[in-house]
Amino acid sequence: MSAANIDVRTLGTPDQINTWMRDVLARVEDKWGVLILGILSSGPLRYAELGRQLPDTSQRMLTLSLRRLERDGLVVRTVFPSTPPQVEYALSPVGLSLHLQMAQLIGWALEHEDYIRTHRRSYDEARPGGGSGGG
Amino acid sequence: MSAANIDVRTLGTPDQINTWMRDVLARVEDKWGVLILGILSSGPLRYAELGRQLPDTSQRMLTLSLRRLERDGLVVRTVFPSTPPQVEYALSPVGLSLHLQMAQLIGWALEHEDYIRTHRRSYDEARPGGGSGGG
DNA sequence: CCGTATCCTCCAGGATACTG
DNA sequence: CAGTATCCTGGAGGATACGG
Repeated sequence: MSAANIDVRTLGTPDQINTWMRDVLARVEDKWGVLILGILSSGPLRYAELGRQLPDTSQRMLTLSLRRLERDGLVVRTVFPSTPPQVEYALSPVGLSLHLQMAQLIGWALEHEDYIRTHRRSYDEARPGGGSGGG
Repeated sequence: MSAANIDVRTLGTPDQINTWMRDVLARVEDKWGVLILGILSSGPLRYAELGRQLPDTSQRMLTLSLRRLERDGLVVRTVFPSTPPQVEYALSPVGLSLHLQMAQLIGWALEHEDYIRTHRRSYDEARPGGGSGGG
């Protein structure tokens, strides 16, 4: 599909979008989701190694994020009944396709980083006191 | 741009992504951002009309979202010094390009809605008590 | 090694009331 | 009409401790 000229509103009512799509995005945007997809995109990893690559994650959040991604079928969890126990996380094909979409969005963000930073600065300069906020 | 085979980690350190990109996405994902971009994508609107198309928004949030989008140069605010005052919001070219990206993401979400719903259901059925959550 | 349980903090965002 | 100002709540997510 040539999604280039999609109008959001042809995709459903605002409410449908604000429900379903935010629901989907929330999963990937639950602070660690995008990162997990990104890291897994170059190959399966075990729990601890994943944790090592996401140094600021609490185990709680890592597990939670992983469970959600697994529940949605974006990530596949495989347990190898060895000693000590070994668990591997991998992207599913659909998970990979989402990662590809996200990569485009990240690409957009990076392409326009300068524009946005510059615009923010001039906006802030024009309004005393209204500053702070962005990075 | 062939962003199709971008690896997230070639785009910067995880931290950079987790800082800047989430910063950008937050703006569009601050609950009403995507919707605002979507609605404005078919033409400029005035404040009240925008509010009417986003029935569940508080004025506070509408204003806040609009200000952020404006600050980043994604939305252009034009004041017509008439009586009563008239303010028009429109997408900037960069805002439009972000909307196009988001539209692709929405397209993805809609394409895979069935897959995800199904997967969730079977996941939940396999785990008593772990249910609820999704739509 | 691979998680789960519990407690606590912080702030996005809603309700409501007011103004130029 | 086009916002501001203020108060308040829910829940995402961090810290920490424990279990299989």
